[in-house]
Amino acid sequence: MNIGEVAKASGVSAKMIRYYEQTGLIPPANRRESGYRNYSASDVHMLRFIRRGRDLGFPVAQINELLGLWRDKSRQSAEVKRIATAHITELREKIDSLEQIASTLQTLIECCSGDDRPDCPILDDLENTADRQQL
Amino acid sequence: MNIGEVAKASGVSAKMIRYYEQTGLIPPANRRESGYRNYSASDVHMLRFIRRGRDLGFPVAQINELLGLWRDKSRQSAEVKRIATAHITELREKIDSLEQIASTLQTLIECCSGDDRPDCPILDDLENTADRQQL
DNA sequence: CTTGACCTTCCAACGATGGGAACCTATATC
DNA sequence: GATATAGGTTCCCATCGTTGGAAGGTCAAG
Repeated sequence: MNIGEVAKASGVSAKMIRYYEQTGLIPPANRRESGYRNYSASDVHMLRFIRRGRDLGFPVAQINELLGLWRDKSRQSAEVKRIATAHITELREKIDSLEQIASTLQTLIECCSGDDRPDCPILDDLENTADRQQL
Repeated sequence: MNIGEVAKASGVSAKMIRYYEQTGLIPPANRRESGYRNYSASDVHMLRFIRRGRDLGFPVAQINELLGLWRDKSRQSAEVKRIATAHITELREKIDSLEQIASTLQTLIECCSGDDRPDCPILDDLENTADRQQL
């Protein structure tokens, strides 16, 4: 299979496949005489694995670890669980932070008349609330 | 005031102040004969405004708009509200997406025994759930 | 043989930030 | 005045994952 076909089949763009190869996330593809990369069904499988990992928000470094565990048939599931748990902790932290921001912003928006007058609590906040961490 | 002082006073690093100047978010600073940038209290005020905007997750492009409205004493608050509302919509979308990811991951983690055996529902998911959008 | 679709490599950009090198200036102390 | 040090200046590089394009080679069909 050519790179375009695996791209379609895996949901990973050809650009990204080359990039993953370059950065060592995936091994160098076999080449035809023409120089074209040549892929097999198992490559598609691996790329789908990567794709799913990205969809779940894992950074590439973690996906690299997960790929290693995936290949290692004698792995311990505890190791996988550890990586996933660390990731979900980061997710929850990011969610909390965004929620706090959204909530502050929501309050400001509700206080803003949103008409043709210049008075605006949102601008007032930006102007005056720089230091106090009161998000 | 030197750049280090305004950095401390505004909470924006000297690096970022120079960057904001370079990208046109803030006007070029006055210079002393030595070439040092020279700032006033109103510059600190503006940088605090920017800082607060960043803390609220506004991208620099939006902060640019907000700065314009801030300076425009005849602005309409509706315009500010529009920008803030658009931003909060994006925030909520991102939060939703992260929450869906976290929830999927949580389920997988709960199904994983996390012991020394190799069987792992997390890896199974990565292996098999690439296409169906069932996050 | 030409056309168009595909492939190759290389380079740049995004957005916001940090790090560092090489060099210049200000200030305080000896 | 000399020197140490703390701060400023510019310029380049790295992050992280992804996309875009340019210049050129390959393949298949007409």
